[in-house]
Amino acid sequence: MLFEAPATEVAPRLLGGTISVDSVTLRITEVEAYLGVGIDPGSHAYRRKGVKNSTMFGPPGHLYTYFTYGMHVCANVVCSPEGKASAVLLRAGEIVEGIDLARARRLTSRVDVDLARGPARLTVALGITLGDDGTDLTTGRIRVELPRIQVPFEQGPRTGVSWPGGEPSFPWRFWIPGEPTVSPYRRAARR
DNA sequence: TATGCGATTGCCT
DNA sequence: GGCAATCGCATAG
Repeated sequence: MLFEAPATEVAPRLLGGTISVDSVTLRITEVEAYLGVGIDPGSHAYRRKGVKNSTMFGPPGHLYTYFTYGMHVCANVVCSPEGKASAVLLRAGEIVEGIDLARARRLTSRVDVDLARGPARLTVALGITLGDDGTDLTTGRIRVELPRIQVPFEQGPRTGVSWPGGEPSFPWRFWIPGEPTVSPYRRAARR
């Protein structure tokens, strides 16, 4: 099955692919990989399966959505064999279909490149909500398509991911070079 | 039961 | 570049 590989392998293959939600389609330009229990302290699945992260432990090829900062929703593609809990966070992309609807949903966005530049902006532009958690991405309303040929990519440390000791974690952020929709890199906020 | 904080964003100086 | 907004959940006591 397509997504039955660790998120670090699936992540670069998603670049240049698309996610469609009803009439809106986005070309994926930036993603991040998160692995599972005991491996990746930056991952929601680093600790045991709980209320918040249970979808990450479910079957691959499904959507994992979570609520953060008391106001934002982010979307992931669940990867790896069931039970291994790895996922790819969809961080940014370019709206290639249904741009009028995306603009209507993202009223604070002044320019089109900002419509889905950032993980929480992306879910708003596509109309993804917490109710879409667990959705199968190969049939139905929400679909993910990989590009026919893998595109060239770059990789570096993940954005906003804190780490014990404060240094950047694994270089598991992947993006398409030169794309204006790629979100700016930020270190984890200091307290 | 109380406390701290996050895979962020948008507005302010 | 700094910081408030806003709340569910994990952790500590």
